[in-house]
Amino acid sequence: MTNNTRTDETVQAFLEKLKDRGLRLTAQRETLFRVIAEDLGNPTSVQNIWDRTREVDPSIGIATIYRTLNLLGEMGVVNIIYLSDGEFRLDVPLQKIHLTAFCRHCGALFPLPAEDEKQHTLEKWLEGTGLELLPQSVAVAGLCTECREALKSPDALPARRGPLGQQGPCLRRRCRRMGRVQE
Amino acid sequence: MTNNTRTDETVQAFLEKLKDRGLRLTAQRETLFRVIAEDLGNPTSVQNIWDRTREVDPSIGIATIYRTLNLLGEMGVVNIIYLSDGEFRLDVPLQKIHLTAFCRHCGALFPLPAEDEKQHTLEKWLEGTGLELLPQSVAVAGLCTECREALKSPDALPARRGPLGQQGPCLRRRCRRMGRVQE
DNA sequence: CTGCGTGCAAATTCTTTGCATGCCC
DNA sequence: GGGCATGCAAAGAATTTGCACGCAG
Repeated sequence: MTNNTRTDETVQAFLEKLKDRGLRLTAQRETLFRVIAEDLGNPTSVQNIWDRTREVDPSIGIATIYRTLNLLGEMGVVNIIYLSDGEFRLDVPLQKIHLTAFCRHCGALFPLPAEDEKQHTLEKWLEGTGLELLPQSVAVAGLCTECREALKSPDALPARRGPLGQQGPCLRRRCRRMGRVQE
Repeated sequence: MTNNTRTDETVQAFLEKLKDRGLRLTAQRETLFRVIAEDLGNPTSVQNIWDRTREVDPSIGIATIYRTLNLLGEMGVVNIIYLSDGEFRLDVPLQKIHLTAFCRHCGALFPLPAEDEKQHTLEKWLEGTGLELLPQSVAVAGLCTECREALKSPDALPARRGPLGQQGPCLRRRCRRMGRVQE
């Protein structure tokens, strides 16, 4: 699982972008990005990523995880889609829209096919605004068949992973000092 | 601005749902929900909501804001769309999709018209999955004309409110103990 | 060499919770 | 009255940052 072509390409692309921006290629960055690249598109969390990273390099600190994740985001190398309960999904923008449906009750993911067509539709929707569609991941919530069944009673309890309760890794704020090219 | 019909209706609907679930109608809950209802769809934050709430009732505690916001989410009365930098947008699900476009660079919002048609499109997209589309707000990122201009140089700095750096109010976790009807 | 990036730990910020009290039903 | 909801303050989580050091360029 550590070495399929797709993963390598993704890691390569990342390293390249680092170089382009005059940033340093460190072992930690490569390790972390490989871990991420191996599990693109699946629900994950900062903890989970950190854990898997430490299996390769036990010395890596959590601060580096946050810093690098922030860096990746700032560089536009990954997109984040928040699921809920502190989990999120990372995607590499392929210059395309990545649309995913998920069940708001059980959290199951349903990747949707034919992304190209959907991209065009979205572009059309944006036409009036002057916006140019960016590569990104869009998540659409639904209720899957099973959960619909389970929720038949009008007053069924809300989902364990409720409509609210979404939370992201909070990769943000004012740390944007690091990793800047010439101002 | 405190008393338009639309707002009142929204507040009413909320109070009703509270009653339906056997929860109590308190002054704080009404105040808070009115504040929210008055500013639906605009970028906001927990702080901002708390501030505006205290203008009406200075004694209200921030814990109540969090508790009530969580409650609203659990009850499905509001949807949250995370923007970035700790801001989010609250929407009342109108049994419809609420689609908004925003500029990832400057954060400007572009509401999209003709929601009905878009809802149908999304429903069609979900067809294979067995999912039933839920009322929700979906945000699509783009680059507005001006920012596109400003970013012409290939190595322009990333947005102040970067692609990452999204963070929500984190209304979540295990407080889901409160406000339950009969188990 | 130079200084960027790292690990570590402390600091911050954000959110939730325990408890005593007040108020809705 | 009885118990849910609140305010307050303290606890807990999650994330960021200061600092000294090591390594990439």
